[in-house]
Amino acid sequence: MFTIKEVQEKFGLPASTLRFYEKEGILPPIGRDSGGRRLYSEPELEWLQLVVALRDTGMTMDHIKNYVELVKQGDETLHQRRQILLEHKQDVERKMNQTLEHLEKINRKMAVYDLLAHGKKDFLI
Amino acid sequence: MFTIKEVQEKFGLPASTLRFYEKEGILPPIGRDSGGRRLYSEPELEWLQLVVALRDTGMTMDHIKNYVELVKQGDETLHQRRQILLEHKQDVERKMNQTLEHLEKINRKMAVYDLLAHGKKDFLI
DNA sequence: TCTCATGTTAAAGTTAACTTTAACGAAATG
DNA sequence: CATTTCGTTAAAGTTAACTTTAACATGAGA
Repeated sequence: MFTIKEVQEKFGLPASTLRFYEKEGILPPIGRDSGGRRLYSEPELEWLQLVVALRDTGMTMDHIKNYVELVKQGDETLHQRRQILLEHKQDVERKMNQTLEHLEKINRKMAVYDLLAHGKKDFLI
Repeated sequence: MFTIKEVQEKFGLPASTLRFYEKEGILPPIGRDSGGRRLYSEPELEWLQLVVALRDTGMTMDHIKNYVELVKQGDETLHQRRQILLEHKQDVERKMNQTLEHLEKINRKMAVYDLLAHGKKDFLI
């Protein structure tokens, strides 16, 4: 069991964000201690890990919320959930390829700068 | 020379965004025809291409603007500009590695769904 | 027992990056 | 010549994803 501060440190997410996610239904309702303070347990941290993976790969919070709704509906939605993950994965892969092309563009620009730095202005095509 | 509509189609960027970028100084002031309408020429499109590459790889508009300021200052800032591109590139590469790790997480989740789908619940560790 | 760190909530505020609107001008088309 | 179509500006509006604030509660240490 972990306090909100511990989870904040483990995940590098501000406590305010953790509360926000719970309020929005992106995390399940977290258990509390006698004083009403949140205590996170393992399955909730597992869950948070997947949320972070989806978020950091560009899934919107709205879509994550939709996915969470399916999780709440139980095993009948397994196939649908797999499909969502698959499509998101393909999406991420497309974006990564785009990024690689953009990096090429940036590399070429750097190469131009290198040529200019060595006073080779005249040899540019 | 290209009208704003042509650039919009070439780049998939709304005309409003092109005007916005110019207003913000992210694009240089674009030439106009007799009627005051924008006419984009090759170097401006080249420039737009780099802006899009930087933006789509996660550079903020503020940082792009800073970079543009350096370009405007001429060749004395060549080294600084190269450095900015280099650091950005390294940043993008770090993020791509993070993304690959996140994809692994998503893959593992999909594998779990596959096991569950085939009723192999009992064989999960 | 005092006080200080840590937690709680609901509600309001912030920020980036556009997008929309309103009011208008120019130009191509039937 | 009338009417769409395409363009212009400045200013206001939008959206996502938090973050901050205010007002209060709890529990540990001096």
